[in-house]
Amino acid sequence: MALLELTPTGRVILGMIAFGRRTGYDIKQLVDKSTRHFWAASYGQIYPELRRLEQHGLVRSRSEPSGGRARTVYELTDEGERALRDWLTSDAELTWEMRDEGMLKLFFSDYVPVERRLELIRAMRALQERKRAQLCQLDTNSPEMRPGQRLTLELGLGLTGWLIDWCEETERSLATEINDAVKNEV
Amino acid sequence: MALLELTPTGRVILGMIAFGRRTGYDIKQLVDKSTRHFWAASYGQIYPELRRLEQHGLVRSRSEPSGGRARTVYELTDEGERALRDWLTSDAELTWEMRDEGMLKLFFSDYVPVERRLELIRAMRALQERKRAQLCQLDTNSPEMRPGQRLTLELGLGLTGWLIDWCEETERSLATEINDAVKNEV
DNA sequence: CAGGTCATGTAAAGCGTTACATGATTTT
DNA sequence: AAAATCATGTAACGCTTTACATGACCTG
Repeated sequence: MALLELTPTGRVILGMIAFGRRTGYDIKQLVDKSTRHFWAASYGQIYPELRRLEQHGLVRSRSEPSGGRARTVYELTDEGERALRDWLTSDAELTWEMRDEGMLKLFFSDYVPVERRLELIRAMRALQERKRAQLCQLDTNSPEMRPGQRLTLELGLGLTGWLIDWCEETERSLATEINDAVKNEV
Repeated sequence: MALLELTPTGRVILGMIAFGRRTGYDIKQLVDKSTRHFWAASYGQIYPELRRLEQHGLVRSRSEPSGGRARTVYELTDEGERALRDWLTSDAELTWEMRDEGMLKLFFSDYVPVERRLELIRAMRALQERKRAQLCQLDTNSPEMRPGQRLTLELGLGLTGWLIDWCEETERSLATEINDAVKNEV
């Protein structure tokens, strides 16, 4: 019984339909609302991947139009449940990727005047503040939030919080630095 | 004067050759040593992109074999310098992406027994500890490290440190939770 | 009846890694 | 003499986004 290696988008899809039957549209909404800050997915991936998962027998579809509007609802098969559980409990190396343009600019920031570095860090902070605001809209105390989900939200909030603090601190020390440099010139 | 929008890999290449002439090989080594934790690049991207940047006049190449070994060294042109500076000082929205498989598993972890959640968080911590160990090998006090570069290293170390602390705390509270549950069963 | 949401999908383009191939030079 | 490092490259494959297209239903 050769197990199908789940693709990145396959993982989030299986997880999202594990707790209830979903349409492709539902999945996209759920991802955008809950996992987007650490695991995104687009329609261009979701719809083809759903068909692929069905071909491999991990999900089952049923056509359930609402009125004259086409609607295909997906749910896990036994094999899909097994694949999900296998992935969740496997101890394979976890992937972890980050791409942070702010940090890259910071890395090269000696190439431009110091004032620009300060502006950059302010922009980095602004970005994280927007992210935090998005996360804050999800109510941690909502009863329908599962404990695992709640933990990722708390982790996300803590992380952006830490980043914002770091930016603030660095902004302060850069501001002093720039100030002192001006004084020395006088 | 239509400005060439820098591709992701183009950005890191221009930055890396801004402080000195480099071969494609050099660039890859530098990236792996310094920016990899927030901005990676592979040979499969670097070599084609170098040629593309040259076609657009942002870099200039010179063949400088060392012995019988082919070697092509790249440097910035005036236009490349301008493009780099424009990017570094532009106030366009910063891209920020993260893909964290540990968090995704955590999100769905209510689908498997609680003990698995604890194991998962231990694995997440182990990953961050490996990352931290890599970062620690770069000496923050090294004199040839530029201030901008030093800031990204400090940020990276702080971030992994915070994540490790969060994991430790969560491991403790999960362990207690599991313990209490066992007692209640008795 | 206009604008928003529900719902499905595709095509093209871009981004990126992996795996492989080649060979010289340097270090052990 | 072997192993590591320097150096260049490509082909295949996979992932992802963006932009577009379509149309029904619902709400004010």
